[in-house]
Amino acid sequence: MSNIREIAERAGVSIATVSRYLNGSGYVSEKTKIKIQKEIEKAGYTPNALARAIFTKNSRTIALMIPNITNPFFNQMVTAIEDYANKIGYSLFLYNTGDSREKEKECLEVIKSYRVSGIIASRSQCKEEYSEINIPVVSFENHISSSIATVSSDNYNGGKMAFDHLYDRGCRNMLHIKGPRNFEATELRCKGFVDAANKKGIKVDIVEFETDFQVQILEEYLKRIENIKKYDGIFVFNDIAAAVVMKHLKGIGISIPHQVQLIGFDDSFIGELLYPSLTTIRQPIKEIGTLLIELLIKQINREKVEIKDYLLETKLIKRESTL
Amino acid sequence: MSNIREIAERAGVSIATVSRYLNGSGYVSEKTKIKIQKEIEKAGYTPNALARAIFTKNSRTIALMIPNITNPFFNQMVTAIEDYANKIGYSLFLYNTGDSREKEKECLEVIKSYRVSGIIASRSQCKEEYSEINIPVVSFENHISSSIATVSSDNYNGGKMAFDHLYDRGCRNMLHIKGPRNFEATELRCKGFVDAANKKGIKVDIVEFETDFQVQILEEYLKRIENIKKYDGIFVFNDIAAAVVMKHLKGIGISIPHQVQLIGFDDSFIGELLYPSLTTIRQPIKEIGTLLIELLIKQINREKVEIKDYLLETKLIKRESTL
DNA sequence: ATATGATATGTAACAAGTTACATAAAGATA
DNA sequence: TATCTTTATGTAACTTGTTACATATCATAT
Repeated sequence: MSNIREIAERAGVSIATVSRYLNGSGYVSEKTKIKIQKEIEKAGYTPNALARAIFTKNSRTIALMIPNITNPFFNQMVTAIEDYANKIGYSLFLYNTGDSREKEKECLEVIKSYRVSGIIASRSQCKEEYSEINIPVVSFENHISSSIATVSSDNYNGGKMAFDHLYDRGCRNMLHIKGPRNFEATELRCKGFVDAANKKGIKVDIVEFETDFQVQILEEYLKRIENIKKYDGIFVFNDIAAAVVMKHLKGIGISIPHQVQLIGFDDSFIGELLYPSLTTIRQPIKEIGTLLIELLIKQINREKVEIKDYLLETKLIKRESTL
Repeated sequence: MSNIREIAERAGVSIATVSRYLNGSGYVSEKTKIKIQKEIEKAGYTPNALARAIFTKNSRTIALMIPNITNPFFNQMVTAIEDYANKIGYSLFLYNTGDSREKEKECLEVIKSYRVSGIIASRSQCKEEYSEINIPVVSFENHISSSIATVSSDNYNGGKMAFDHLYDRGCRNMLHIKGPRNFEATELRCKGFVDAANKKGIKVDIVEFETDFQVQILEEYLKRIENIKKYDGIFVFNDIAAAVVMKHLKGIGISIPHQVQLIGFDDSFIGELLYPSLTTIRQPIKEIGTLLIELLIKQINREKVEIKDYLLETKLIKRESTL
């Protein structure tokens, strides 16, 4: 790959002039512009963004850390972020942390070395590791520190809505299948559900799953639940797990929603494709992704950003798995 | 962020010594190593990978272009590639092309500027655009040029297996719902299906869809199919579309597999969660991802790689949507 | 005592770009 | 015509790291 010196030499100008032409900064005469452009095309030259980044101290890259792209929720988030980044000329580094603190730490080291302009963390398991970084960071769901903004949807209210919906449809003997402990969202969904139940003087059962998305493991957990038939309403922490629950219930001859009503969380595309289709709590995924990157870009551009919890509204989507 | 000069000064050595320490190259005394390490920790210094990349001409980054991460097939591919890349210390740039030639071209420009070590293209719509690039490239599904290796699963045989399976289960009046035209895989799946039908002297109908994954648009297309009830077997180009077909059929009171048998393609996780679960043609996604990056890394390391079609075996997964 | 090899470190050139500053020419204004 | 402003270009220093080469020290072998 040729470099700016080569182009300058061939065009018979200095590298400063070529640089000015490339950046549209300073003065370059029309004649010179044409000469330079010709040589650039002849050589198939593309400016080296790495060299540029070293000097300008802005690589125009964003590191996106997610637990697992395979999760429909996260891949929709990635899509929204990629889309936005692309439009404003930023590139995305993708890192799968697999919900592992160790892996997240390792990623962070690599991310630092690439001098990314900003970091989007999601469901972060690290805290102090971020304190030494002087790169703008925004976080999805889990809180990192008091100097990092957190975006999430209103999980607490989501849990509350799930309970109220099931209650309104006549359920009095409910189960909540709770997600893994290290997700803050999990706790809030559960708390919202339980608080709403208490308000009505109803006792609900809670079972905790330690995986969020691996179908086979979810199935294993399900088998351990004793006498699942006794419940008339089940609120599951995400749609994939809800789909697995649905399949399990069908497998033991339980009809949904007549015997058991089922409600998921996220509003993944899968909910619509299930039979019966799944009532769920919608998270505004696209808005979450967009807000995350907007907040990040503002910080990168040194605009003022309020460091706080950004809570986006959840919404109940009524489908066929509830009456 | 501090730099190597600062560390060198603080540790009272030259930058060359610090560089040697960081790279584990050349001699550095134990005493000096300790001094340097102390200063690195004190300053929270991480070497600048961009500067390193300029000199070594290897950024240890890979650009991954995919049509759409939202597609479960592609996100599993990304997972396999990310996993491998991570293990060998490479970082991934992610670009969503949205199956648009224009967007792919734009991405390519950005990718070139970042001097990535290699490119993984998938379902590429470009040809000559790659000829000027002197960066290793591997392609998934669509062919780019005679100098670029292509990895895909055996779509032709997949189509053939789909027909044979439906035929063996008694179907004689079959429909193939074909994917978008610009996917080479689409044509091969169709051809395999049709060729197998011809061999048995059976005529099959073909309907072409122009989207692969947007549920609402898929539903629109479905509504246009006249008298879908007359078929006793439907082979759909992917599992998501098959799920939509299944839902549509259920909606108009058709029982699967008794009235219509259904077979998908890919073996997405969704197939297992449907009711009835979906018979499908499995693509070895993980193997595809791994082979793609293995071939790429070999080329990056200037090892010999055969430039040819790498065809991975497809496999029929029998579930409940066929008899 | 001298030569040889291993260890340790520094200097300076290199990779690719950006930009402050200097300079020069052309055009505009007094 | 003299001066000022605008336009156009170049020089050189700067961003961060790597490495070839030079040099120095020390231990061992002859």
